Amino acid sequence: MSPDSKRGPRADASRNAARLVAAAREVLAEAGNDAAFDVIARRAGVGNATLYRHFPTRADLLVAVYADEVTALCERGSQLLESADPMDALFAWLDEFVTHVATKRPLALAATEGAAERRTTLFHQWHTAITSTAERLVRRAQPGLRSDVTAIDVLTLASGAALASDPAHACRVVAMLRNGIAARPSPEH
Amino acid sequence: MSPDSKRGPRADASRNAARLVAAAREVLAEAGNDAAFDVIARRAGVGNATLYRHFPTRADLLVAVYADEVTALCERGSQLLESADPMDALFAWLDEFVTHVATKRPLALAATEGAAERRTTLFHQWHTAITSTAERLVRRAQPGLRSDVTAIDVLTLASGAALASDPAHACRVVAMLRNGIAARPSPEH
DNA sequence: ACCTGAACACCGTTCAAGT
DNA sequence: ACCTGAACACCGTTCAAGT
Repeated sequence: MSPDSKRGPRADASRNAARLVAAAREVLAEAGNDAAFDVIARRAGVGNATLYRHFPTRADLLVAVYADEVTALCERGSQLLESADPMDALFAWLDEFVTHVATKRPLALAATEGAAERRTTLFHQWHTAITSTAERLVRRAQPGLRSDVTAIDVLTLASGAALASDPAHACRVVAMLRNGIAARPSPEH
Repeated sequence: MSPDSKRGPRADASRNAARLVAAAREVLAEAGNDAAFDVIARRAGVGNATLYRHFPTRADLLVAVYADEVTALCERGSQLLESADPMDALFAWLDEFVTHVATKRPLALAATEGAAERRTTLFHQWHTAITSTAERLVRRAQPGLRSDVTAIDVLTLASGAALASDPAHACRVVAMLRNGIAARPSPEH
């Protein structure tokens, strides 16, 4: 009977979710990426179990916190699809991707070590958003790439470099990939 | 006055260390790489604090457990230094290195994310053993490599690939590096 | 000197009770 | 339906007391 009987799966609870994300953003910035859940819940002014209800796993919360950054990264990828040189576009995006990963290490690690069970809807959305962006960029650059190179290969190398070193070094090392995956590598540099 | 007054910094304690390493090897194989310290200590038949005395950090214990494998890996590197093709030697070793890292993820992660404070003597020995092996292989292959490629670059990419994916995929992806770091990449394949 | 194991602190997770 | 916060279990770390 009430106006939001069937259509409103959320009442004031969505406010809690937003508050939790905002609090998480603050706490993560202050106390580092592995801050305690209790602290975040208290900061948001809700019970700790409410946090679990909205974000079953830590990765989910991180996805929510960094959602804006991720969509920005994907939009940047779309922009680069319009640029002149497909190869330049791919590697320009990879540079941004690397710095993105470097500051979200736990999220990137969850993507690799996390078993399939732990992968929730929210996490999956984040993962496919990035891989699909990479796939479009790789597909456009495909004529200039070795035929056996996939988007997954490129993402693996780039994120791996980001995980294994500091951002600056990761970018330097990603540049080396260019010859490695090119169909006809330029002889020098 | 006793025979081991000055020369014997260890009495029966070295036995405990050996027992701890053996127990850790067992428990890690059974319960995974992040098994609880208490369980390991109990298995070894010693108090938990004794474990901390011998191995202040988890990385130290892992280094001790995998010490044999690491020296084998480094000896394999030395053997490969005698082989005919320096480039083949380097990448043959990298393949073994990648599978090594893939099964010691926490150790590899400690090497990247661990702050400088946490790096103990034992940990440092392990780290330099591997990097020095890589450096010798890279130095011998240097004429075939781009002049700006360092051993650290190669290790970063290889261990990164190992961290970001399964061993098989990591090997596949390391093969792509070959053109990326070669001075004059072969035009095809 | 070296070891013991209890004690402490912390954190992720769950659950009965509220509204 | 949704939330609360106390309770539980677990684990890393420390420390006073033993030998």
